[in-house]
Amino acid sequence: MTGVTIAEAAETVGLSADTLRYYEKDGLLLRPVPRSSSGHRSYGEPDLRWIKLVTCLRATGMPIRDVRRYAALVRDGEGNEEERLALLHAHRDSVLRELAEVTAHLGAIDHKIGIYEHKLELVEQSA
Amino acid sequence: MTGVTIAEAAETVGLSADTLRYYEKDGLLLRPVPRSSSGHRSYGEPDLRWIKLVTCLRATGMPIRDVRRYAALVRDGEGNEEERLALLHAHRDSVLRELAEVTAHLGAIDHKIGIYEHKLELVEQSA
DNA sequence: GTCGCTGCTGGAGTGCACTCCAGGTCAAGG
DNA sequence: CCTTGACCTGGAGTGCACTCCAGCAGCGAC
Repeated sequence: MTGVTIAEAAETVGLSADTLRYYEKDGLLLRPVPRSSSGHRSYGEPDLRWIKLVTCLRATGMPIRDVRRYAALVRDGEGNEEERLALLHAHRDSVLRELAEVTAHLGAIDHKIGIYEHKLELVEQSA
Repeated sequence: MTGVTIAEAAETVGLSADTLRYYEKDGLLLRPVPRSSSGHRSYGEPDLRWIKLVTCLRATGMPIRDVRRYAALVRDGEGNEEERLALLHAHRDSVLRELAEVTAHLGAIDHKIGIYEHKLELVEQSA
Protein backbone atom coordinates (compact mmCIF):
# COMPACT_ATOMS: atom_id res chain seq x y z
CA MET A 1 0.00 0.00 0.00
CA THR A 2 1.01 3.59 -0.52
CA GLY A 3 -0.49 5.00 2.64
CA VAL A 4 1.27 6.97 5.34
CA THR A 5 1.32 6.44 9.09
CA ILE A 6 -0.82 8.39 11.50
CA ALA A 7 2.25 10.37 12.62
CA GLU A 8 3.00 11.41 9.04
CA ALA A 9 -0.63 12.19 8.36
CA ALA A 10 -0.78 14.31 11.51
CA GLU A 11 2.31 16.17 10.38
CA THR A 12 1.01 16.88 6.89
CA VAL A 13 -2.46 18.06 7.92
CA GLY A 14 -1.35 19.92 11.03
CA LEU A 15 -3.37 17.97 13.59
CA SER A 16 -2.33 15.61 16.37
CA ALA A 17 -2.55 11.85 15.99
CA ASP A 18 -5.04 11.87 18.85
CA THR A 19 -7.23 14.31 16.98
CA LEU A 20 -7.10 12.19 13.82
CA ARG A 21 -8.26 9.13 15.77
CA TYR A 22 -10.92 11.24 17.45
CA TYR A 23 -12.23 12.56 14.12
CA GLU A 24 -12.42 9.04 12.75
CA LYS A 25 -14.23 7.70 15.80
CA ASP A 26 -16.60 10.65 15.66
CA GLY A 27 -17.64 10.11 12.03
CA LEU A 28 -15.93 13.14 10.51
CA LEU A 29 -14.12 11.05 7.93
CA LEU A 30 -15.65 9.47 4.85
CA ARG A 31 -14.68 5.99 5.91
CA PRO A 32 -12.64 4.21 8.56
CA VAL A 33 -9.03 4.73 7.55
CA PRO A 34 -7.66 1.49 6.06
CA ARG A 35 -5.38 -0.56 8.33
CA SER A 36 -2.14 -2.38 7.64
CA SER A 37 -1.82 -6.07 8.49
CA SER A 38 -0.70 -5.09 11.99
CA GLY A 39 -3.78 -2.93 12.49
CA HIS A 40 -2.03 0.42 12.06
CA ARG A 41 -3.82 3.15 10.12
CA SER A 42 -2.60 3.84 6.61
CA TYR A 43 -3.72 7.21 5.21
CA GLY A 44 -3.99 7.51 1.44
CA GLU A 45 -4.09 10.68 -0.65
CA PRO A 46 -7.91 10.89 -0.67
CA ASP A 47 -8.01 10.53 3.11
CA LEU A 48 -5.51 13.35 3.50
CA ARG A 49 -7.37 15.58 1.05
CA TRP A 50 -10.61 15.08 2.92
CA ILE A 51 -8.99 15.76 6.28
CA LYS A 52 -7.55 18.98 4.89
CA LEU A 53 -11.04 20.04 3.89
CA VAL A 54 -12.21 19.19 7.39
CA THR A 55 -9.49 21.42 8.83
CA CYS A 56 -10.71 24.23 6.55
CA LEU A 57 -14.19 23.86 7.92
CA ARG A 58 -13.02 23.55 11.52
CA ALA A 59 -10.58 26.46 11.24
CA THR A 60 -13.43 28.65 10.05
CA GLY A 61 -15.47 27.67 13.08
CA MET A 62 -17.81 24.98 11.81
CA PRO A 63 -18.84 22.82 14.77
CA ILE A 64 -17.87 19.13 14.77
CA ARG A 65 -21.54 18.22 14.53
CA ASP A 66 -21.94 20.05 11.21
CA VAL A 67 -18.77 18.60 9.77
CA ARG A 68 -20.20 15.19 10.65
CA ARG A 69 -23.42 16.01 8.82
CA TYR A 70 -21.48 17.16 5.78
CA ALA A 71 -19.35 14.01 5.84
CA ALA A 72 -22.51 11.93 6.04
CA LEU A 73 -23.90 13.66 2.96
CA VAL A 74 -20.72 13.03 0.98
CA ARG A 75 -20.67 9.42 2.18
CA ASP A 76 -24.22 8.95 0.94
CA GLY A 77 -22.98 9.59 -2.57
CA GLU A 78 -24.40 11.58 -5.45
CA GLY A 79 -27.86 13.06 -5.41
CA ASN A 80 -27.66 15.31 -2.40
CA GLU A 81 -25.42 18.00 -3.87
CA GLU A 82 -28.00 20.68 -3.21
CA GLU A 83 -28.03 19.83 0.46
CA ARG A 84 -24.24 19.89 0.63
CA LEU A 85 -24.23 23.23 -1.14
CA ALA A 86 -26.82 24.63 1.24
CA LEU A 87 -24.72 23.55 4.20
CA LEU A 88 -21.60 25.16 2.76
CA HIS A 89 -23.51 28.32 1.87
CA ALA A 90 -24.90 28.61 5.38
CA HIS A 91 -21.43 28.16 6.79
CA ARG A 92 -19.96 30.70 4.41
CA ASP A 93 -22.55 33.23 5.48
CA SER A 94 -21.87 32.67 9.15
CA VAL A 95 -18.12 33.01 8.55
CA LEU A 96 -18.68 36.30 6.74
CA ARG A 97 -20.86 37.57 9.57
CA GLU A 98 -18.19 36.56 12.07
CA LEU A 99 -15.45 38.23 10.02
CA ALA A 100 -17.47 41.44 9.87
CA GLU A 101 -18.09 41.39 13.59
CA VAL A 102 -14.48 40.73 14.47
CA THR A 103 -13.34 43.42 12.09
CA ALA A 104 -15.72 45.93 13.63
CA HIS A 105 -14.58 45.11 17.16
CA LEU A 106 -10.99 45.25 16.02
CA GLY A 107 -11.65 48.81 14.93
CA ALA A 108 -12.64 49.72 18.46
CA ILE A 109 -9.50 48.09 19.80
CA ASP A 110 -7.35 49.94 17.26
CA HIS A 111 -8.96 53.13 18.44
CA LYS A 112 -8.01 52.27 22.02
CA ILE A 113 -4.46 51.51 20.92
CA GLY A 114 -4.33 54.89 19.20
CA ILE A 115 -5.32 56.61 22.40
CA TYR A 116 -2.57 54.90 24.39
CA GLU A 117 0.02 55.63 21.72
CA HIS A 118 -0.94 59.28 21.71
CA LYS A 119 -0.73 59.38 25.50
CA LEU A 120 2.70 57.79 25.58
CA GLU A 121 3.90 60.12 22.86
CA LEU A 122 2.98 63.09 24.99
CA VAL A 123 4.85 61.62 27.94
CA GLU A 124 7.89 61.13 25.76
CA GLN A 125 7.77 64.71 24.53
CA SER A 126 7.53 66.13 28.00
CA ALA A 127 10.42 63.97 29.22
CA MET B 1 -28.35 56.56 42.21
CA THR B 2 -28.43 56.61 38.45
CA GLY B 3 -27.42 53.02 37.90
CA VAL B 4 -29.32 50.36 36.00
CA THR B 5 -30.26 46.83 37.08
CA ILE B 6 -28.36 43.75 36.00
CA ALA B 7 -31.18 42.85 33.61
CA GLU B 8 -30.93 46.23 31.90
CA ALA B 9 -27.16 46.09 31.85
CA ALA B 10 -27.30 42.63 30.30
CA GLU B 11 -29.67 43.94 27.67
CA THR B 12 -27.53 46.93 26.74
CA VAL B 13 -24.21 45.08 26.51
CA GLY B 14 -25.59 41.93 24.95
CA LEU B 15 -24.60 39.47 27.65
CA SER B 16 -26.63 37.41 30.10
CA ALA B 17 -27.03 38.46 33.72
CA ASP B 18 -25.25 35.25 34.68
CA THR B 19 -22.29 36.19 32.53
CA LEU B 20 -22.13 39.65 34.07
CA ARG B 21 -22.01 38.14 37.56
CA TYR B 22 -19.42 35.64 36.37
CA TYR B 23 -17.21 38.37 34.90
CA GLU B 24 -17.38 40.33 38.11
CA LYS B 25 -16.54 37.32 40.28
CA ASP B 26 -13.68 36.46 37.93
CA GLY B 27 -12.05 39.87 38.14
CA LEU B 28 -12.78 41.07 34.62
CA LEU B 29 -14.34 44.29 35.84
CA LEU B 30 -12.50 47.28 37.25
CA ARG B 31 -14.31 47.09 40.54
CA PRO B 32 -17.18 45.24 42.20
CA VAL B 33 -20.31 46.76 40.75
CA PRO B 34 -21.92 49.08 43.36
CA ARG B 35 -24.97 47.71 45.17
CA SER B 36 -28.26 49.29 46.12
CA SER B 37 -29.41 49.25 49.72
CA SER B 38 -31.04 45.91 49.09
CA GLY B 39 -27.81 44.43 47.75
CA HIS B 40 -28.80 44.54 44.07
CA ARG B 41 -26.15 45.54 41.53
CA SER B 42 -26.44 49.01 40.05
CA TYR B 43 -24.45 49.51 36.87
CA GLY B 44 -23.30 53.05 36.08
CA GLU B 45 -22.16 54.44 32.74
CA PRO B 46 -18.45 53.73 33.39
CA ASP B 47 -19.25 50.13 34.30
CA LEU B 48 -21.19 49.68 31.09
CA ARG B 49 -18.47 51.30 28.99
CA TRP B 50 -15.86 49.00 30.47
CA ILE B 51 -18.02 45.93 29.95
CA LYS B 52 -18.49 46.91 26.32
CA LEU B 53 -14.72 47.05 25.93
CA VAL B 54 -14.53 43.62 27.51
CA THR B 55 -17.03 42.30 24.97
CA CYS B 56 -14.86 43.75 22.19
CA LEU B 57 -11.87 41.88 23.53
CA ARG B 58 -13.84 38.68 24.09
CA ALA B 59 -15.58 38.83 20.70
CA THR B 60 -12.18 39.05 19.04
CA GLY B 61 -11.05 35.94 20.87
CA MET B 62 -9.05 37.26 23.81
CA PRO B 63 -9.11 34.62 26.55
CA ILE B 64 -10.71 35.48 29.89
CA ARG B 65 -7.33 35.21 31.53
CA ASP B 66 -5.88 38.00 29.38
CA VAL B 67 -8.89 40.23 29.87
CA ARG B 68 -8.34 39.77 33.60
CA ARG B 69 -4.69 40.79 33.26
CA TYR B 70 -5.69 43.85 31.29
CA ALA B 71 -8.33 44.78 33.85
CA ALA B 72 -5.73 44.40 36.60
CA LEU B 73 -3.40 46.79 34.78
CA VAL B 74 -6.12 49.40 34.40
CA ARG B 75 -7.12 48.94 38.03
CA ASP B 76 -3.54 49.55 39.10
CA GLY B 77 -3.82 53.06 37.71
CA GLU B 78 -1.47 55.17 35.66
CA GLY B 79 2.12 54.22 35.06
CA ASN B 80 1.70 50.92 33.24
CA GLU B 81 0.37 52.27 29.96
CA GLU B 82 3.20 50.65 28.03
CA GLU B 83 2.27 47.26 29.38
CA ARG B 84 -1.39 47.78 28.51
CA LEU B 85 -0.39 48.88 25.03
CA ALA B 86 1.84 45.84 24.61
CA LEU B 87 -1.03 43.58 25.60
CA LEU B 88 -3.40 45.24 23.16
CA HIS B 89 -0.79 45.15 20.40
CA ALA B 90 -0.17 41.46 20.93
CA HIS B 91 -3.88 40.82 20.82
CA ARG B 92 -4.31 42.91 17.70
CA ASP B 93 -1.59 40.92 15.97
CA SER B 94 -3.15 37.61 16.89
CA VAL B 95 -6.54 38.81 15.65
CA LEU B 96 -5.00 39.85 12.34
CA ARG B 97 -3.31 36.47 11.99
CA GLU B 98 -6.59 34.75 12.75
CA LEU B 99 -8.46 36.91 10.25
CA ALA B 100 -5.89 36.09 7.57
CA GLU B 101 -6.12 32.38 8.29
CA VAL B 102 -9.90 32.32 8.26
CA THR B 103 -9.98 34.35 5.07
CA ALA B 104 -7.57 31.94 3.40
CA HIS B 105 -9.59 28.89 4.45
CA LEU B 106 -12.75 30.65 3.37
CA GLY B 107 -11.23 30.91 -0.08
CA ALA B 108 -10.88 27.14 -0.22
CA ILE B 109 -14.49 26.75 0.85
CA ASP B 110 -15.64 29.24 -1.76
CA HIS B 111 -13.78 27.20 -4.33
CA LYS B 112 -15.63 24.10 -3.19
CA ILE B 113 -18.92 25.96 -3.39
CA GLY B 114 -18.05 27.02 -6.94
CA ILE B 115 -17.49 23.40 -7.92
CA TYR B 116 -20.88 22.32 -6.58
CA GLU B 117 -22.63 25.25 -8.24
CA HIS B 118 -21.04 24.40 -11.55
CA LYS B 119 -22.03 20.76 -11.14
CA LEU B 120 -25.64 21.63 -10.35
CA GLU B 121 -25.77 24.04 -13.25
CA LEU B 122 -24.82 21.25 -15.64
CA VAL B 123 -27.52 19.03 -14.21
CA GLU B 124 -30.05 21.80 -14.70
CA GLN B 125 -29.00 22.29 -18.29
CA SER B 126 -29.25 18.63 -19.12
CA ALA B 127 -32.66 18.33 -17.50
C1' DG C 1 14.80 -13.01 22.36
C1' DT C 2 14.34 -8.68 24.35
C1' DC C 3 14.50 -3.72 23.89
C1' DG C 4 12.48 0.31 22.18
C1' DC C 5 9.37 2.42 19.23
C1' DT C 6 5.08 3.28 17.14
C1' DG C 7 0.69 2.31 17.08
C1' DC C 8 -3.82 0.22 18.82
C1' DT C 9 -8.36 0.52 21.91
C1' DG C 10 -11.67 2.14 25.29
C1' DG C 11 -12.32 5.31 28.41
C1' DA C 12 -11.12 8.95 31.63
C1' DG C 13 -9.53 13.72 32.20
C1' DT C 14 -8.83 18.71 30.89
C1' DG C 15 -9.63 23.65 29.93
C1' DC C 16 -12.56 27.02 28.69
C1' DA C 17 -16.50 29.81 29.16
C1' DC C 18 -20.27 29.95 30.53
C1' DT C 19 -25.11 28.34 32.48
C1' DC C 20 -28.08 26.62 35.85
C1' DC C 21 -29.80 25.79 40.42
C1' DA C 22 -31.22 25.79 45.41
C1' DG C 23 -32.28 28.44 48.94
C1' DG C 24 -32.77 32.97 50.54
C1' DT C 25 -33.70 38.41 50.72
C1' DC C 26 -36.26 42.40 49.64
C1' DA C 27 -39.85 45.75 47.85
C1' DA C 28 -44.06 46.58 45.72
C1' DG C 29 -48.87 45.32 44.60
C1' DG C 30 -53.47 43.39 45.84
C1' DC D 1 -50.34 39.82 55.50
C1' DC D 2 -49.20 37.23 51.49
C1' DT D 3 -47.72 36.57 47.00
C1' DT D 4 -44.95 37.70 43.09
C1' DG D 5 -40.88 38.74 40.81
C1' DA D 6 -36.28 40.45 40.35
C1' DC D 7 -32.08 39.72 42.38
C1' DC D 8 -28.65 37.75 45.70
C1' DT D 9 -24.80 33.92 46.83
C1' DG D 10 -22.01 29.77 46.48
C1' DG D 11 -21.49 26.04 44.05
C1' DA D 12 -22.63 22.39 40.79
C1' DG D 13 -23.42 21.21 35.94
C1' DT D 14 -22.91 21.63 30.78
C1' DG D 15 -21.06 21.49 26.02
C1' DC D 16 -17.38 21.51 23.20
C1' DA D 17 -13.22 19.83 21.39
C1' DC D 18 -9.85 17.78 22.24
C1' DT D 19 -5.91 15.34 25.11
C1' DC D 20 -4.08 11.89 27.91
C1' DC D 21 -3.57 7.33 29.78
C1' DA D 22 -3.25 2.27 30.84
C1' DG D 23 -2.49 -1.83 29.00
C1' DC D 24 -1.41 -4.36 25.02
C1' DA D 25 0.42 -5.82 20.12
C1' DG D 26 3.65 -5.93 16.22
C1' DC D 27 8.23 -5.17 14.33
C1' DG D 28 12.90 -3.96 13.23
C1' DA D 29 17.60 -3.51 15.46
C1' DC D 30 20.95 -5.36 18.23
